[in-house]
Amino acid sequence: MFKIGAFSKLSGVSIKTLRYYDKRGLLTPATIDKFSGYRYYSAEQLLTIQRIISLKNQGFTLEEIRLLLAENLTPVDVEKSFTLKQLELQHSIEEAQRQLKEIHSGLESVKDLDNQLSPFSIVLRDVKPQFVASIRDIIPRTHLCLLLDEIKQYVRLHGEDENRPLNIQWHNNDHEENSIDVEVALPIAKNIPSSNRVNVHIWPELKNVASLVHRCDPYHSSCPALAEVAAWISSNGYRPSEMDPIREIYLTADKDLYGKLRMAELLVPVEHV
Amino acid sequence: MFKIGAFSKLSGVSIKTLRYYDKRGLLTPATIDKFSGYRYYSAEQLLTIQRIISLKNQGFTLEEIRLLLAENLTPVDVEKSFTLKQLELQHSIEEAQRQLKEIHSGLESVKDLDNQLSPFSIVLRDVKPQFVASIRDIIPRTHLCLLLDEIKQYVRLHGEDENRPLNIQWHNNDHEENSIDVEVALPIAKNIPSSNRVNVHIWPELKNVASLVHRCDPYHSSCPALAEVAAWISSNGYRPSEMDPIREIYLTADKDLYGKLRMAELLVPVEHV
DNA sequence: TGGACCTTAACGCCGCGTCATAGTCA
DNA sequence: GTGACTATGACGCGGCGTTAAGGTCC
Repeated sequence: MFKIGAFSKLSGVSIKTLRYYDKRGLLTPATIDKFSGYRYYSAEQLLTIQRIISLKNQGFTLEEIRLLLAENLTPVDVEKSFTLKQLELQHSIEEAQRQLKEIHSGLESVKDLDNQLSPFSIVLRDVKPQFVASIRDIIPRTHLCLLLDEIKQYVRLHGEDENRPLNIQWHNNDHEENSIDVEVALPIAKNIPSSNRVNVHIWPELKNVASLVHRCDPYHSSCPALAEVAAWISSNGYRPSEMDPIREIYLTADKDLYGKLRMAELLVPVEHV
Repeated sequence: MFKIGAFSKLSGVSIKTLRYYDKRGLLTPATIDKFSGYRYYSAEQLLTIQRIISLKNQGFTLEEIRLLLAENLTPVDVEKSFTLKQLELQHSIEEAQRQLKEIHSGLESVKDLDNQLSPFSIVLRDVKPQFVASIRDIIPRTHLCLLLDEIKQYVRLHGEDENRPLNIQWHNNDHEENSIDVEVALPIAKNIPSSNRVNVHIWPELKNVASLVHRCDPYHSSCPALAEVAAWISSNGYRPSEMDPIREIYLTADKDLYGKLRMAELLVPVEHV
């Protein structure tokens, strides 16, 4: 029988850890002195502690190990746990590799920063479903402002706040040159009627959307943000989703929009390569 | 300006997290109402929160992010942090891959278990340096027991506990057939004199030793443990170290050793392939 | 006025390391 | 009796989630 210090040296496990394992029910000493409370471990328990260390090295948590040490466990159960843990480890490796990709492209950006580019931060996120009033139309690009005014007016007339974030979705269907297939939408709090122009409905949830918050003029045709996002998407192992349209959200509401830079979020749905 | 709920929806970050970031000094709201304590965030702060999310996705901790958001930071500093984090991530990937290897070989063992093999647990560990009295000699294998008795007697005569774990080191130098180059050692607590046979000295620390606790007869020439350890070593991407000898530690001290199975630890120093 | 929002504060998770204080063994 | 060992207990770490108890806004 070994006192905790000797057992600690033999096993290479710290005293504090041994006491913790006792508390957690992983390795109860063979005997405990009733008077002094001293823990005494048997030589056989070195088998158990080695088993515990081994399972820990295989990535199991203490609770999982506790269950794996139970006696009424069939080899099939153990095999299941191992296979499960294997999958878990593979996922965590993939996750770390994803982080590595992002670090890499981030490192490139930092180097570009020396060359006076702005510090964009692009993240992958989900967008919750939302209740919106929207108008979709194919119009000349220059008429976009009219569409925005139209939806704002409609929402205002039905007693809703017109100053909520304005959403624009760019559908890329085939259409005439210099025209755009665009849907402008405003989130609304309560149900209001649709009209033949305005569709009041729920925008579905978007999963895996590359997002870039930046300053942008909603009436200006092109913005460097899109190119930045495109570069990020490909260098992080994604590609733009063919299914879902690109969305822009204008977060600051000014009376006089035209020609002013506004805080905007550019959303590009993506999928894995 | 957005209240915390609106800012949470826009950014996709939970309210609780935003409050936590405030507390940690990562993102202090643009204004805080003095009376109500309500937090109000500006649209520009969406840039910051996106930056935070991005850095989090790159694997930085909140404290690291806090430092990275400081204003007096040069791009060179940022580049350094990124490179450092890159290395960190690579290490964590390697660690997970090591776990995966161990899981894999563990899975094989579990399957063998169905075929009635015993459940060995092999771990990689370090062995602390220790003060020992030892005898090294080249002897016929059958004379090992004499050597053991000799060292025990010597230690006992010098007032030390002879029942401490007995160590045997198997040197694999060239020597006569059926002979072994072996060093038997007993740990001692205080300095005792050496003799022409007995060497009292410090056994150096061993790093990266494959360890298997098992039952074994010290006088029996071969034990399946060695084969098990050898298999584990190669399937986990190591190889036996040429430099350091194999060591066995006998943990249980019986009066009558011969022919009895004893708790033993087999130590095989390894190095990376 | 009600209900949807907001506030702070406390505890839980994991796997121990690190004190602090006090009892036990050789 | 002295010094090496052992015991219990509390707090800390990171990154929040989860109640709980209570103010604020429209």
